Amino acid sequence: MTRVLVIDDEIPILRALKINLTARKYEVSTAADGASGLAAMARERPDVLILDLGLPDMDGTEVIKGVRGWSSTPIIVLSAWGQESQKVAALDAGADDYVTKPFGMDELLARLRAAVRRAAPAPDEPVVTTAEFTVDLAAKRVTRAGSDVRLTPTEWQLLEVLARNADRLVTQRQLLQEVWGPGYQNEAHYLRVYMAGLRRKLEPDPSAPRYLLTEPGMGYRFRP
Amino acid sequence: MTRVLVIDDEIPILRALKINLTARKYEVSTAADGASGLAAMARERPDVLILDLGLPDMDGTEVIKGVRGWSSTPIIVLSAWGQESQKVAALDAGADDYVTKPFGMDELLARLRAAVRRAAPAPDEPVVTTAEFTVDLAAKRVTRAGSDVRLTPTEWQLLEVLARNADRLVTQRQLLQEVWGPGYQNEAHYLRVYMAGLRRKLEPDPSAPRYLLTEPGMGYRFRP
DNA sequence: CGATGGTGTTAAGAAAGCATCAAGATCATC
DNA sequence: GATGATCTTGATGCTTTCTTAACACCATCG
Repeated sequence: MTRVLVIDDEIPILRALKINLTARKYEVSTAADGASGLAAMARERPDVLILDLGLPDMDGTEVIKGVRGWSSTPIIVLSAWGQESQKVAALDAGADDYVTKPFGMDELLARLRAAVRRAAPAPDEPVVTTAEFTVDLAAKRVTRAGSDVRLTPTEWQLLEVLARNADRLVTQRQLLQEVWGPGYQNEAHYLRVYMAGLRRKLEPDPSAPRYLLTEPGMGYRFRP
Repeated sequence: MTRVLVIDDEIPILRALKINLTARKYEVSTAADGASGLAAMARERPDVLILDLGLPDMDGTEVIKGVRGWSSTPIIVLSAWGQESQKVAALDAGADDYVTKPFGMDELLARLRAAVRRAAPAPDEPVVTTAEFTVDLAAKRVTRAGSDVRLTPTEWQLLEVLARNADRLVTQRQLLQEVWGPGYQNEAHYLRVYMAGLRRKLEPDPSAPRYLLTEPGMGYRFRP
């Protein structure tokens, strides 16, 4: 049974989540502020954490950092509409995904399932597959329709970061940091140029991407 | 019973690993810095080494080189998020795999199993064949069209590394490291000279290589 | 309806990387 | 110590990749 910890200071939301998730056979525990949330996290070792960014006692990113110091438990962030910069900061701090309030229970459940699935033990052979192409991290090789796809070093690095974080939203800052290094965090147009290149080489219809998805204002997501 | 040595200066992580691994029937010993880690490595001859890159007394790659000088024990590296260059350096130095902190115990266990499994049977396929020539790793011989091909020692070493990693992209750093040793990692020029030599001796059309392929900016790949 | 901000696309010059040839230095061998 | 093979180093022309800029597009918003 999957255990979920919800940290949120709004009692109605807390109640609604508890009822809905319990009905779906999740085991739910709750906390109403950051401090007791961190304590519950350490005590109960849940399989997923759902975290509201607007807590009374501490900043959401602080909670995320507090958790990420010792655990890789998936974190799904809840944020009010318009808190764009907060969401980016949360993802940069190590959150896995976000849902904007008000949210539909279906969407939350979908993201929850994805997060749990992702947390499953990493595959031994680092090969990520889609219906269209496969990425072999070890051999540094991309195959599409039986033949190799030629990637430039930068294209490869970009794809590698996305593939290692498959299904997960990776912020532009993260990508720029990992591929170009520190000091390039504002060169977002590099991403556009190289994402275009990857899509041209990998997507069946580059103008309607199915695997290399844009999350406007946030970053990109690779969906195998 | 598989024996694991953990070198990490963070006591909580050390404790957590010891508890978790012992519960999974591993025999665990620990060290808190590089120097005593190397000593423990020599003394206890574990089956796997788990090494944190952020040690107080020495650089992680130094520890890896210290081990690789006399042992091929699998090494799994722990590194904080974002230390991409460190990870690359560690892999170049001879690490087998890496896990990014914070990590899930499941992931670490999977990588541990994979590392042990890889290390146990080392059934090297001693002959690699292409349509044009064959490479006998055991006999150190290359045959083309029925007769032996004469290779210089350096040419052979280069071909050997490529053949052992057939189909895999081998980085220039790795090739320089394995053939010329540490300290030559910037002499990419050597590679070009010797790759030219190999192609002249092995490729049907050296100016349009079919087996010894260049991946610009990254390295070379031997495709049997 | 035009302005704005984020995104996708394309192209061209600049920069980096590669292949090749050849000559000097070094090494092993006799 | 002379010889031949091998390794190192430099120079040249060529190819690939990176960077940058310009422009089209779309949604949002005043």
